[in-house]
Amino acid sequence: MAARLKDVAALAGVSVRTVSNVVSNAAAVAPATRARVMAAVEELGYRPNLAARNLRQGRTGLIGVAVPEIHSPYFGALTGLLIDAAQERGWTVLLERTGGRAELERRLLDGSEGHQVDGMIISPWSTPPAGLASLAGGLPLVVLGELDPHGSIDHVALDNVAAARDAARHLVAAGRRRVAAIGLQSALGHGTAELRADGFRQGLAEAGLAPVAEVEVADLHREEGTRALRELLLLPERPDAVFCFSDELALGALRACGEQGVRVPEDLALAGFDDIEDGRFSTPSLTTVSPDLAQIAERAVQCLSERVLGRLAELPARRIVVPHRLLVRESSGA
Amino acid sequence: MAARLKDVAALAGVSVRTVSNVVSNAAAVAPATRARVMAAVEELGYRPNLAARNLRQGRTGLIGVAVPEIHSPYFGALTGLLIDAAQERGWTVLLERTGGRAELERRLLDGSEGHQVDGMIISPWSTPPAGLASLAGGLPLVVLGELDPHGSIDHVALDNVAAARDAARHLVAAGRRRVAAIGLQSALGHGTAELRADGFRQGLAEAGLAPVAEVEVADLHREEGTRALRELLLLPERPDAVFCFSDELALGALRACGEQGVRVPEDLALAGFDDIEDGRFSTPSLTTVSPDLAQIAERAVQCLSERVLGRLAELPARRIVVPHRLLVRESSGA
DNA sequence: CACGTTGTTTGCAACGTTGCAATATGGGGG
DNA sequence: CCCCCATATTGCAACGTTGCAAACAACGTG
Repeated sequence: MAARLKDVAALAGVSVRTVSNVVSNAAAVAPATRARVMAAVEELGYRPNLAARNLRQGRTGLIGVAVPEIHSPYFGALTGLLIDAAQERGWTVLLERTGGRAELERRLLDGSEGHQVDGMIISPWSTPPAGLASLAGGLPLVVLGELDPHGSIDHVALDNVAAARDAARHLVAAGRRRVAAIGLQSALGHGTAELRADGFRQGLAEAGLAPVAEVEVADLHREEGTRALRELLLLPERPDAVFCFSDELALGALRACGEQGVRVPEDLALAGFDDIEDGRFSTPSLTTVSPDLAQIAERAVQCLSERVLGRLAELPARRIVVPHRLLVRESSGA
Repeated sequence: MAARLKDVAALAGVSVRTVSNVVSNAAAVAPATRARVMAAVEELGYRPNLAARNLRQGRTGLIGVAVPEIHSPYFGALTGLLIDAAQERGWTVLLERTGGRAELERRLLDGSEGHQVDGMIISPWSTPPAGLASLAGGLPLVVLGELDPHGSIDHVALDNVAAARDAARHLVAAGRRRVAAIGLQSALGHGTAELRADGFRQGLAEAGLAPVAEVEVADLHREEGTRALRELLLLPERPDAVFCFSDELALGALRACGEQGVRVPEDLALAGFDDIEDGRFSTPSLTTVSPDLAQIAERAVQCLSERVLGRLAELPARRIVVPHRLLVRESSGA
């Protein structure tokens, strides 16, 4: 059915090996021969069989990208950029959704689940960074989203502590004194939420303040933001500012404010984290910490690419910090 | 490095072929032998080499899903569900973003771009349905999102005409008389927008009304919604209701209303299309047409699966219509 | 004119798996 | 007790490609 090297070779009157040299640019081929082969390729509509190529070369050209979910604005944007960055380097991305389940994260890494990939970019949720390296067992791996100070794997992330501190400083500078946070996840016992909480407290402490409340959440989606804000409004002393660890939480909180007649930013200042598109179009628009997602994607793919191609084989783990910016918009009373 | 059938066979003291039979359940194997082989598999951590398997079987186990973009709420949700549905049937999804570019859609279909896949689910943007079949050239294909009445390919979609008619009827029933639409795309000359415009006009015509305005857009995102609504507010006779062909357009429009002091739904009723999550949490929450995305994904994968496995080979193209519901929420003055 | 050199082209084997067909094993019926 | 059949296991070849090393041609040099 589909044309093979053999068919092209027969038509062009050369050996199979020469056709292979032409299509994969492996060795020097005389211009006249090349032209003849290309014509035959064109005529037969030849496409290399990747399964065979992969089998022979021991590489699949696929890299796995494992994220907790792809339908959320944040991960949707991130995976889109990862796909772009990978394509630019000739890789194809195989997207895996972990749903935050530790079991699935494990199975993806140890290879018992999913297709064969040459390497993996993972945004872990349930698995502590320390455990990832051993699980991967030789599979090149790049971890996104949290910085493990002592890890032995490549990491790409922003400085969560500094970013949260910036947000807290901003709320204080805007004259707020009763500041709360939404988004802690002590059940996980590690990871991004911890870091943001630390930074948040530091930012307040610099002004001699302490959080008036810190609300735990089950996930970072809107529902939880709505629920958490309602909870905050029941406090004897209502906060006048809330820092949410994600924009989705903040948008959920904004919804709760609307329901309860709390004016934003007059009665309550809101800040989020992630700079998702919805936050630019909400009313009021959302103050947020904006990570440089494009750079995260770019660096992650580059780093993984080098590992897979074996160049970095012996180098120690890299810890790549990408910049972030605080975008002050209407929700914090610009 | 990685264990192969040969290694497992040596350890278990059986032939390579028997190990293959065990791991792929191809033929009957005596319980005792099976146990011995499984033990060896376990000990060596054997994983089948998919490249080899694919080469031998001529199938990759991959299905391509090509959508214009994955970071938008609508396509993000859809692709997530497609991945689920595929996984359930043992397929792995390879996600491709076309960006709505006809050239890329073409290259994906004719196989010159991307990895090898056994079949493809495509949500076309620039390529008219009629052209898809010839491009695919034998590659099993399922088209999402628009119904081509005369096509020769499998389609899965909702009834766009009926859905838009429902929305228009609802606005009229809510007492609105000056109804406009946002979201036409006459540049494409075909497709979803046309169908929704038809249904919209039908719904108004039933009440003896005609659209007071129909605004063209370049895409279905928020910016365009904002721009389009500003445009509508400049009309001598302002509309009292607007039907947007996507929720993102509607949310952009909502933002414009906030900026201009237009109260929703008091001054202006808004309805959208897609039922994205943001619309549930906006203030006011968004009235919308909710397609049964889970069913779209389920049916699409099922249909493609049958084509790939050759069962439907000779059957004519199927046209699958999935149900939708109109969700009336705050933005249309429930 | 013989010889080394460079540049092109080729044949063979192997990557790890499974389809096919043939061979071993065990059990029941004649 | 022998033969046949069903069940279990095996060997061989092939899927389409590329690494390797050898063969070949053309050319300039001593």
